[in-house]
Amino acid sequence: MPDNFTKRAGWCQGRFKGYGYRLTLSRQAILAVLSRTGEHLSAEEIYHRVHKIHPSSGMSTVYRTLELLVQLQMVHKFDFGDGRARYELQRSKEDKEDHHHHLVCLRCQRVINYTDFIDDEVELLKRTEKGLAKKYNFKIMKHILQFYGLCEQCKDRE
Amino acid sequence: MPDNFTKRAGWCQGRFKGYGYRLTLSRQAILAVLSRTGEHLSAEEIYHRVHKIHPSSGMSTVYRTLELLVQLQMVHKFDFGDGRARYELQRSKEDKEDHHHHLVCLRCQRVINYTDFIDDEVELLKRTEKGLAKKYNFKIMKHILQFYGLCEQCKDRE
DNA sequence: ATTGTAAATGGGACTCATTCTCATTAATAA
DNA sequence: TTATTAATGAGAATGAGTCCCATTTACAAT
Repeated sequence: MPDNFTKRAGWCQGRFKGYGYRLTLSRQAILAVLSRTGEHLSAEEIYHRVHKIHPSSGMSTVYRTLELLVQLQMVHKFDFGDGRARYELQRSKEDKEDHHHHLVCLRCQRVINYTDFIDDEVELLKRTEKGLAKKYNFKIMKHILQFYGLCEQCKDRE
Repeated sequence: MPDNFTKRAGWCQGRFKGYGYRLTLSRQAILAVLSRTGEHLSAEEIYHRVHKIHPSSGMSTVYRTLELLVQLQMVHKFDFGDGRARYELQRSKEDKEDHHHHLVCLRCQRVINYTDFIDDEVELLKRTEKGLAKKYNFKIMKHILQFYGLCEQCKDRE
């Protein structure tokens, strides 16, 4: 029985080919790295991990592939304010468990995924989106909700 | 009778000096530019406008002053995903009118400030902050809530 | 008003994430 | 197996933001 991340990687690969893109070794490696982590990796971190699997992959390919995956909505790109983008694989849409928002430590950059209050949040956000879409004649495609502060370890220091 | 932006600039200057910082010509120019606009200017745009008032001001000073103002919580720094920071003067805390969130067009980068639904949003966010702070022992200092999509003009094009 | 002095400046060099270019390679269909 | 064209890798280029340091300036004390 395949484990979760293998399944996930397989799903990604299928989806990727379904769009007519070639499934190269570099792309497989990038998908593998993203599938097997729960962290919010930067392009550079992804590059390093990919490099271990497939040493000939270059940075450009990592950036290009990530951009493509973001376009295909298979990956989310975040900015947590530290000057580099972070990437996270989109788990399946149906998986309610997976929908989360972020809590970011301004000092140590740690990011916590939280799912508490998500239902209330999502409900309000949907309502707001609907209202805004109507009032401003805007087609709303995504939202960002993040909380920033000091984590347990950092808030007592200094 | 001074107009609104003159009052605002005066208030800023007073506040600035109150913190013990020197009120240089460059800083006055930067505050003037920020006071008299409702836009979300980038550092470069601010630099250009400052240059008209006080041509000898340099980019470094603009960046340094903006950073200082952000620290003093007199200016908010935003990232709307176009690779450059945007700055907005904090209007007085008491002015409820002023509290707004953003609606960002992914194509033309236009940013709309909206105040609709703000009360509901703020209430939910406060509740969520309290819950998160307790559960994760986090000291929450700020949040970001932004909606992204296509504006009236852009959504029908292409 | 004049002066002393520490804060602030300007401008250019620098950093570093990301994008671009282009000759080469490799995935896929035929 | 081969043709074709997407994709690649290496390194150059870009561009926002930061740093450095000799010079200037705000402002308190005189």
